Amino acid sequence: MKSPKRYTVTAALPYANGPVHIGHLAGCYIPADTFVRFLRLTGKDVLFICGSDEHGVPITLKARNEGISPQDVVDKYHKLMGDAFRDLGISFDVYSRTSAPIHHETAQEFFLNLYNKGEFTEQSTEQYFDEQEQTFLADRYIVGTCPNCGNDNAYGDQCEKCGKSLSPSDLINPKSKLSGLAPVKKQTKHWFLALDRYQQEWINDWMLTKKDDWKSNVYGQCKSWLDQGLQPRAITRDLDWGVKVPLEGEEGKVLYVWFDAPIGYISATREWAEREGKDWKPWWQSDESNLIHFIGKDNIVFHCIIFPAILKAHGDFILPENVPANEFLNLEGDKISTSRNWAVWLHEYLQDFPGRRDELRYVLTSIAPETKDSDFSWKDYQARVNNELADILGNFVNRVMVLTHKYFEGKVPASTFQVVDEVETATSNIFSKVPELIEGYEFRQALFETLNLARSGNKYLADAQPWKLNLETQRDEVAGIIAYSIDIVSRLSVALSPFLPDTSARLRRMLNLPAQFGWNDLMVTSLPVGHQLGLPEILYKKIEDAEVEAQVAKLEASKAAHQTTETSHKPVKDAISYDDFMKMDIRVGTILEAERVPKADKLLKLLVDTGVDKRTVVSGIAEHFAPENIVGQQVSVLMNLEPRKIRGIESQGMILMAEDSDGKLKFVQPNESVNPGAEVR
RNA sequence: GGCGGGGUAGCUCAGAUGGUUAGAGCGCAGGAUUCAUAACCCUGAGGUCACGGGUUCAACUCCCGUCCCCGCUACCA
Repeated sequence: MKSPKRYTVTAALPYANGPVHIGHLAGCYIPADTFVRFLRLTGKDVLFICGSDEHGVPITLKARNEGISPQDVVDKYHKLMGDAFRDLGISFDVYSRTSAPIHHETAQEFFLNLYNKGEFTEQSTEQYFDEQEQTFLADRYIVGTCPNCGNDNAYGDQCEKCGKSLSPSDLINPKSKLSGLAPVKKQTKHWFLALDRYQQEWINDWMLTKKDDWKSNVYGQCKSWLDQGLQPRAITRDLDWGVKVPLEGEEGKVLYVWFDAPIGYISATREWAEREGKDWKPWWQSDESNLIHFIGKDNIVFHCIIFPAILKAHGDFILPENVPANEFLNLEGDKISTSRNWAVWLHEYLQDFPGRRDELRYVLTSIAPETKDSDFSWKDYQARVNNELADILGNFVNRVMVLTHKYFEGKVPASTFQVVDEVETATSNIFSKVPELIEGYEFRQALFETLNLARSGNKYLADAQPWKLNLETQRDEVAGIIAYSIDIVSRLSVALSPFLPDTSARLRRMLNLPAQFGWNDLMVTSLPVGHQLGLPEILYKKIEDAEVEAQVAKLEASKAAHQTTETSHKPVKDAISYDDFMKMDIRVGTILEAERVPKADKLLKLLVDTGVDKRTVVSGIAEHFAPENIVGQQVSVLMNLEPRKIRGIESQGMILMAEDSDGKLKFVQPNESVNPGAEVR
């Protein structure tokens, strides 16, 4: 591995519409922080960059819902997130935000640079337009019925209920979120980045050079995109919240978030440089710098393909050396979800467990989803803290401190030089393996190797049994054991510092060492004879059953609360006239035939006897009903819905379904058999 | 459905280019010990390596098929 002159390390910009949770931490921020702390410890030049991602439609929507400005929303979460990161001790050199003026400036410069080079193509496309508000509607501003689950409040880009990604034209009965009226399609102009051209020119070749370097999940995902062929992507939107397109006569257009956000890394660097009186350019424009993006797996293509394409199109910038993306962390067996409030929020953890930052770091590093999704449970948290951190590490340190005070008044005793195989092996393993593991982003294993030193220390004490020796006649021997044990503690203070900074600091305090050691002191450090140690302190309190039970109860409560608010919350739709109602022609029909639509998971093709005719209806119910079980059932059919082709089959109507709170679909059918064609009113 | 990642002891995970009785930590059982946060140390019991085929002298490791989990993507009137 080549050794670059400096490292530019970024952690994914968290989106400013909710607080930070443990999934974010395990996926991105703790690994990045550990990486950076290690590099600093080994004397490397590092810049650690992050900030809030504050543009995009979800934020404008949230603002509208809460009756405040988008700026108010991002101010709130920018502070909440920034404070929480700081309180956990994530050691960003700069935590900026994309609403900062310097970011608007940087992003606009980027746009103009590419624009002037002719990198963009202009295209007109059709998009939904709200005629009353005289504005184009971003995907998030369009709501309608989710074709997947029937949720009436699905957004144009995604249904929050079933999690399905959508495009606005997928929605049934789309409505503008602004006026409540049905939007119309209208032409609008946007600028596109020629990803298809770049792919041929250099992305394919460049990606090949990363094949062995990048994690398999990352490379695989990119490869899959490239194999399908990249398409030009619009980099602008019709919206008034964001970075304005810096061209005359193009009011009402902003840079699309995925163009604007990653440039935020660069803006943040500039902000840092201005503050510190330094030059930002070497960090981004020197071949001697390594650019590393820490992200979660949902962000892979943006950081591995699209952002590099932007950087390359500009021409002055280096491309990422690596993009170590983690998989996802689950919570108590369920997916973490901000909207469902199924999460352990960082700011709440810090409140509920004051002074226990390293405990969270330890657990989240130990279970980090480095190769596959993993699960956080409070029971596991308790077990790891108590059985590993407290029993192995904390107890070892305590033993050494207590013994030293008991036998030598807390002073480092004079002793002959000692070497014990197990301890030296553990130490040299740390010295040789941990750098490699960390450079390879294997933090779990690196932490394990580090903790092995404490394990070896416990074994050493058990074997040496200084407490069995006679302090008068065997004083030198006891002194040797104690002095050596103190060495182990001081080595731990160095080796643990990238992972558990608080623990490292407390060890230094107990050892009475004001200065921070460097990585190389790991092998040679020995405290001078007569050096006075500080007082023993308990490193980690055991986590009590009651504490984790309270956390679990909190989660259960939030789950229950969410379920009731969800069922009671569904807003009643606006009043309609009787005439409007009577426009719908609903009749009872009998299912005559049912078969799966090939190559579609959710679709059934039904032939329904509606009394007046036998018609084909395609319905997205395949996950709820087996075709053979529904033939003969009576169902309600919306007869006069305009026909639509789905998967090449014309669907003539819609089967009405009732959706239970658990998402299961049931037919709306008469409680006794009626003649096909019976009208429903 | 397509693509990507993954399915290894109760739990969390290791297992380059196929090769002796498949490993670690935690948990569990038994023992030893008391300096220590009922801690530490030793020993042990636990796995048909998702399932079914195939290639090979030999497969957890390669090939084909099936099932399950996660992500991206398509479908949803």
